[in-house]
Amino acid sequence: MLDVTPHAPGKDEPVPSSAQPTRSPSPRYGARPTMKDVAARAGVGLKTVSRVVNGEPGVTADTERRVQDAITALGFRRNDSARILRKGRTASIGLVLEDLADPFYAPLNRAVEEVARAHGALLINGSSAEDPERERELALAFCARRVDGLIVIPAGDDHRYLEPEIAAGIATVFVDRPAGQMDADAVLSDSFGGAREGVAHLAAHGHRRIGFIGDRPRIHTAAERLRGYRAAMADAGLPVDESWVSLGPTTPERVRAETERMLAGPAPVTALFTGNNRVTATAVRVLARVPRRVALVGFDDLELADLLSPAVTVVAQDAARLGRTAAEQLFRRLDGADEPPRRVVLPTRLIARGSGELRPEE
Amino acid sequence: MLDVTPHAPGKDEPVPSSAQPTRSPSPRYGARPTMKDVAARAGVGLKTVSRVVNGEPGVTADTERRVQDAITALGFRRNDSARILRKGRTASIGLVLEDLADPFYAPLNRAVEEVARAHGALLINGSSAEDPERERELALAFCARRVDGLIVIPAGDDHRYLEPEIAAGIATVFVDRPAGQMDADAVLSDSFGGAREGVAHLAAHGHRRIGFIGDRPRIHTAAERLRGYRAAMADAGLPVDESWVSLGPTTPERVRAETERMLAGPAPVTALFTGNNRVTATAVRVLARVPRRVALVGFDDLELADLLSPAVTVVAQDAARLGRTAAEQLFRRLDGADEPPRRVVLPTRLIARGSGELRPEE
DNA sequence: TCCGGATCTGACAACGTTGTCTAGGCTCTA
DNA sequence: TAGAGCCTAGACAACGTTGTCAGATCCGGA
Repeated sequence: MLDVTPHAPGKDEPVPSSAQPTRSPSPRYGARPTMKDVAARAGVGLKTVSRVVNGEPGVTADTERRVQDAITALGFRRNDSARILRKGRTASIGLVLEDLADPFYAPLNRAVEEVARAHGALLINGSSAEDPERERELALAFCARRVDGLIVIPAGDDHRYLEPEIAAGIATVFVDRPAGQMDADAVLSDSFGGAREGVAHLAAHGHRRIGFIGDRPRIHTAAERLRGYRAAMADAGLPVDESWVSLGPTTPERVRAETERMLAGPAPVTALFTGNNRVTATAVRVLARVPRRVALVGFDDLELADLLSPAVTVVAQDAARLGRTAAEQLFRRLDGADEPPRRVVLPTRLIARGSGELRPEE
Repeated sequence: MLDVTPHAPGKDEPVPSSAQPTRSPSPRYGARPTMKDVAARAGVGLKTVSRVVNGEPGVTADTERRVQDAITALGFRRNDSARILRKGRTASIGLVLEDLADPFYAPLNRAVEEVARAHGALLINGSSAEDPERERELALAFCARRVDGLIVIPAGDDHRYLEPEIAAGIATVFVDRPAGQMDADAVLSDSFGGAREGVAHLAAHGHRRIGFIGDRPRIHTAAERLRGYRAAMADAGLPVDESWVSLGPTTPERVRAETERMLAGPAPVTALFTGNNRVTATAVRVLARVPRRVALVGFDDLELADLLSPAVTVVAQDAARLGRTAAEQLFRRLDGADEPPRRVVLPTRLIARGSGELRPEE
């Protein structure tokens, strides 16, 4: 491990001639130059290099140029780990989400990134895969890296493990679902109201037997949406047969089976309310193969939903706004806002496209 | 800035009673306990705490318990910045992608994350938004954090700025597109072959005037796909009218306008090959409003593409495999593999669903 | 009783950076 | 010409951790 790898560090400086004779001071492979090396090469003090690197004032143009030359010649890049250790602040925030690949969370992720960028912070993120233990691991790993703040889409329902971290100064905002067993900032969509509106929409079109397929009841949004369903049914004076309600994992297999079950029997449901984008996608697939026309309203919008036939009526959340709001709240905290924990609830929007306006066939 | 915030650090240890009387040793807000503090409280040496924290051997059960108690009592968490500084390795990799929110890159992102996790590494990622300058900023920011390795989806076409970093030991793998102006590991999809196959499919169904709408020619995949289009046309003995070819930004506005342009006039195209998922989505929207039946094959699969009518025929890439392959290659490098740069090209798969099998209407 | 060796423990330096403090040279004014 | 004041520059300590090394303790066997 002491490979000699010259590799001329020719850089972008469009300086005229004097192509320095590549007398690389034998930078061992993997051993990066430090400010000390730069200082030695430029014939200046360590601190002067620091000043140049950070654009601090108090360096003459001539000295600065010497330092810059040494920097490019050596291929120096400041070691942010050391900087972070020294300064205490990391200029980075962590985002724990459920699944990086879930199309619903992607715009949220991106929105958080944009806000972070605007504040000069780097984003570190990771997927909990709906596993509380993994959520915890990730969040604590971020804390060990001393992120300045944390945005969490909860997978678990007990977040007291974060209390020491929060007490130690790591600002934390929960998004999409509230924190479990503790009081903290949270930015949510109106799951209850949205589901209620969606189900009411179906009831208004004459449906009396409406099915509900959602995520596991442990998940706050799933429970809230079910509550919205029940409220809408009650509002419409409709009884709920418990065989019309199904909560559980959102795997295609389960959703498919449950959908088919609800459509079978002597008194099948004539309409379906699906609790999130994954459920809706599977339900659409099942319904496409069923001769009967079954009405459908789904929570969360889908790409291309407008192009299906019938086009899918949805209760849309603004995922990007969710992320933006949470990130802004986080940076407000980082800037010292000292208000009590806030809970923001963003409205949902019913987008009628056709599938929710089908009338029951009897 | 010396707020007193007691906040008992009660932890998860399910110890029987003795709810410690919350005598938090007044941890100043924002000032985290260090190993020194833990050592002082446990009455042991600094290094012993380090041993316990890292599970190193050579500590008696009794001493270990004392240290553990102090750790939970103080809410200590190891500062990874300091650890990284000391150890040199960060156990993290960086991923520069085009857009966190693009559904095509989401599975790639997730696959990289899973591989990183399997290797005990953390993933830091960010969106370049197709801006070469931003790609550079991000990649160098990751380097400053001393990631062990870097996976880049190139936005720019000159990556020599990474040479000093690579020389300094940061393993780098490019994915989806090759590096510009330098030789490096790359994992790609067979854009040329895929486009050729897709266009040949259209030609085989009797189309002679086939349009091509793709991304900006600066982007390697866009250029390759266009090359595939031309090859397929030549193979089929079909002339190409340059008005059937359009490369540029993939904004809905431009794609809409170009699609409409190609469908107008005396000799409109009867089939369309779209160069990526965003273009396809917009084209589908436009075609849905056109009375004439226009055949369509798109590069990249779309969620719900199978449910449209006609269902959309696509040339699918395996984005997850792209990510997995790249990440595995990266870790192979990190484990010391010293082969010359490798370029891996993954096959694409034509999925015929209907829209590509429409015959030309005349 | 004493010694060799194994086991446990802690003092100390180092990682690369930044904040503080002081020295030296210069200019400007009285 | 002396003194005050400014500007540039560098020495040094500190951030929190880990690797090295050496000291302390305890065991069994001679």
